[in-house]
Amino acid sequence: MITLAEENYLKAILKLSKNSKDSASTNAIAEELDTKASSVTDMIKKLTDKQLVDYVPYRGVNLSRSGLKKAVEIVRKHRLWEVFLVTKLQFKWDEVHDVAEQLEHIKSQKLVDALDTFLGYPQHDPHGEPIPNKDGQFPKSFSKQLSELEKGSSGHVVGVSQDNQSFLQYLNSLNITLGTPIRVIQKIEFDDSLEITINKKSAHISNDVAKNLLIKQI
Amino acid sequence: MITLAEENYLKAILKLSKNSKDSASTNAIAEELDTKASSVTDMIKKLTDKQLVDYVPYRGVNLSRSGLKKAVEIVRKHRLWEVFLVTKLQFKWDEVHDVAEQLEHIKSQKLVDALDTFLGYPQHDPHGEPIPNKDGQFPKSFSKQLSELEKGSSGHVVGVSQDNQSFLQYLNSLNITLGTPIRVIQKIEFDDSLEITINKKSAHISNDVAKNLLIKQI
DNA sequence: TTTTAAATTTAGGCAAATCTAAAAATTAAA
DNA sequence: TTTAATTTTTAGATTTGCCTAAATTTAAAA
Repeated sequence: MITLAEENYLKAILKLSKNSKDSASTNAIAEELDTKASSVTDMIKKLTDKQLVDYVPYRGVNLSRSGLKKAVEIVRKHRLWEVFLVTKLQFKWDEVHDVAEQLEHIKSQKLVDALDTFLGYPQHDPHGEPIPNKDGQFPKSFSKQLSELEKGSSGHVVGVSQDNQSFLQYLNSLNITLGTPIRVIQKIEFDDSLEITINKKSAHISNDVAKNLLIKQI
Repeated sequence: MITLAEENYLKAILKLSKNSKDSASTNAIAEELDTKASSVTDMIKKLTDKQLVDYVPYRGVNLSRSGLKKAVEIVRKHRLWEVFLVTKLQFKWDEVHDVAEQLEHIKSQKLVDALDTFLGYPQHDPHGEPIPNKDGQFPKSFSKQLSELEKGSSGHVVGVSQDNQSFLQYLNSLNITLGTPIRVIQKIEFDDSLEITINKKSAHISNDVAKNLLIKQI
């Protein structure tokens, strides 16, 4: 049986390997999970014993086939619960993270399937993030990071790639939500920040923010 | 913060004190939680330190005011989730227990309140058990244990006071479900078993079963 | 009322998941 | 290419929740 702590490690490793392609480093995992590097080393050994990750000391870890499957299942559950909270229980998109973080660990295949059906097989969560299906396949996405758009191009927001409360509340304060039209006015080379228009009104955002905004171009 | 294990102990103590009125014994708790008496003693000390129970060594435990409040909250969550599973996700009444056992530990007041609203403030779970409201009040019940009915009297099933799968499946095999009309034909003194009719068809059931069937008399 | 049986607690240990501090390996800098 | 800085791992502890075995207390029986 896989423990709650193990599930959280798998999820963190998945997230990190999506960002950077190569192995997740001990420090990066520790950072992600707000714990100490030594704790990470301990846990990685346990995950290695269970064949959920491949590990070379000092070189980082990668999810194994079965580890990836587990991690994707957790992401699936997390995002389905988020849809439930927003569409059925009227939560706001910046209120769902902590609760979904708990719900994602409920173990019952029947529950996940029934929830998926109940929600009408959604393909994206309330932040626009793709929801893998029963077989672990992610729906194809046509979005780009806002930071990748060229000067002058425009589109609208279809998602965010981070769901922490402070980021979402910052977006709220900028009047950015799913569907908001955005145009890139100027790219500042110095710090990679952007001059953009949000619903025709101009604003300046950092590269950090632009990286986490998913845009579908027009 | 109260841990998962602590929550399970509080729930067990509440259940035991409903059955027997006086303090829950160490052995009874161990039995209920399928653990050892020595483990129970350990945990009781922790609960005592947190002032969730009152404990006199060798004399058993009682829930404190705050312990009772916590325990009732857990019962509330358990039963609300059961309603959700049956009415929204099409689970059968004998399939909900294990999942609800996990869901009851999700911590979010907002979630419980929103779920309650979403479900329409149900007063009973799929087994007919009362659901305490936000303030911890249980709805008034007019049911009796089938074992308490007199010879010749009749009514219909409004609940069961145990939700383990084998009991519920036995009821299914007897064609007993919520609403089923029942009449007491004969009470056997020897073992307190009963001759009854279920939907006009006669059957014989043990006292153990009769105690856990809640009947509203006609 | 003494003896026996049953229930409960204590003592000592173990596994999971974490930590701090120190050692070892790797990477970057001089 | 040595040295310094950083990253990672090891060693040794701690806490939680559980265990077995032994001691103690309470209840039941003779």
